Amino acid sequence: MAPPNRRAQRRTDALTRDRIVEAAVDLLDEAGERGLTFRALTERLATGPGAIYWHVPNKDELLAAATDAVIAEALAAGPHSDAPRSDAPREEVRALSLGLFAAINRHPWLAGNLAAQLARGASAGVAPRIFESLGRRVRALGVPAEGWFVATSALVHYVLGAAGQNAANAATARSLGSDVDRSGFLESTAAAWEGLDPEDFPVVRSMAGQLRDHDDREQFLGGVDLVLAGITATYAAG
Amino acid sequence: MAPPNRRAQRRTDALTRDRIVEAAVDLLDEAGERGLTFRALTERLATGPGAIYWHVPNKDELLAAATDAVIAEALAAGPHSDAPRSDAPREEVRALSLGLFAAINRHPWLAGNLAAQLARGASAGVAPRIFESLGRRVRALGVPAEGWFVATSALVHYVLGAAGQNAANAATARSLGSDVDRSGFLESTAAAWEGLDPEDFPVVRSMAGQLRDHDDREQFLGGVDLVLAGITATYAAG
DNA sequence: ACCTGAACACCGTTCAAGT
DNA sequence: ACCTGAACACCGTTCAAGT
Repeated sequence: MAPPNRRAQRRTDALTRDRIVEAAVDLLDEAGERGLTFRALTERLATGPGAIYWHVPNKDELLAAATDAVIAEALAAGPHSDAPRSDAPREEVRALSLGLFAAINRHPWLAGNLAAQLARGASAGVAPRIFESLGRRVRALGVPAEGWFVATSALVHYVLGAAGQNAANAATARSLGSDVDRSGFLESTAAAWEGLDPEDFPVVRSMAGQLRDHDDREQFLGGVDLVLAGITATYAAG
Repeated sequence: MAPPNRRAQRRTDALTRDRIVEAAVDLLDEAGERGLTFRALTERLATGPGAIYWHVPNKDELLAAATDAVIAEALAAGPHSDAPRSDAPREEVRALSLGLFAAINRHPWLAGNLAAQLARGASAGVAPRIFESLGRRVRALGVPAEGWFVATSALVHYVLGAAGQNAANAATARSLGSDVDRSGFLESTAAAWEGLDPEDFPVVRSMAGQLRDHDDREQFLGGVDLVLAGITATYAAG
């Protein structure tokens, strides 16, 4: 019996760059970075490789466009970026950070590529929007202008580092097979930490319990709060 | 005229897993993740693919081994991990962080893979060593045991996020061609930030000057200090 | 036990040809 | 202007065969 191949019927709507990017995001979500191939894309879009190359210059650009689309969406879902309420910048930083965290967890393939994409599009792409959203709250926190760049960068780097690590953990747990889910992955890692040599790893061993029991979002927000506390202690009176 | 191919002469020493990993690191350093292929590896080691597969199960494992080797080296170069001087945990955190930062900058291919490798080898690999080295200093800072995991994680995530972004920036600058070096990359990014719409990006525009003038290491350490200040403010008296 | 190298099933990308 | 699909130069991995 031949595979169903439900998408192979003739395409009715025209091929556009947006439709290609959308299909790329779907493939990435379903099967990770390995899942995005021009063959899979042509099959899903019922077309040939040449048609895709008409709209998109190459695979790197396609990956960049997919990253851009998904991050832009996450930022748009955050608090209204043009009118921060000056009484709650801390809450807004938490909300924005959590939005990025959630987006990276929804699209784990972002983890390995976000840094590269931010570097590539540092001028025109998504980086200025992230820096602007968080930078405004840093300003509202009372940080003087000389500190904006350091404080905002620290926030961005923490958020991307933590979210990236989280997504990588999730991807690893998933790749270990369907018998090992997220909590099973945490459990087995915690058990391994507890089994380390007490001479060499006293601190890691005593962190194992917290690793096992922690909630990802809570842990992530705890780190955001730590960075915020550092910003306040360093730059502002209270 | 045939290409020189200076490495193609007969191999004198035996093939070992270590030599393969070493060659893999060299290829990654020279040409990035795209530079690591089994063909390049067989040519450089004067052997066939089957020989490599005898020592290494597949490319993913080879990449993991290369990451492990390079991070282990960076950690070993840090302050002696078994006897932290309790009077200077702050300085030791800075030194350890800077060691990781430098390693990732020396080997930019780490940027895209470190999160995945940490997740993979969370039990046996390099993650426990990073958490142990930084965790001991967090303990020495006076943080109570309940805070060790959150504080250490925040530090690790900031360090990996910042170093990863920095390496990605460097890789992008390099890939833009030999006419654009690191400072040229910063300059053109700063200029682009200054050219953004003043209505939409007031804060980013005013950060452009600091972006142009900043020193990477200083900026990185400034972030480390911010996180440390947050840890102190949250968990310790002073 | 360790290595060889041809072969397989892929992959991104190009391009002459069609409409 | 937009699309087709065969073809090209790769890639990771396998495996019968050698030593």
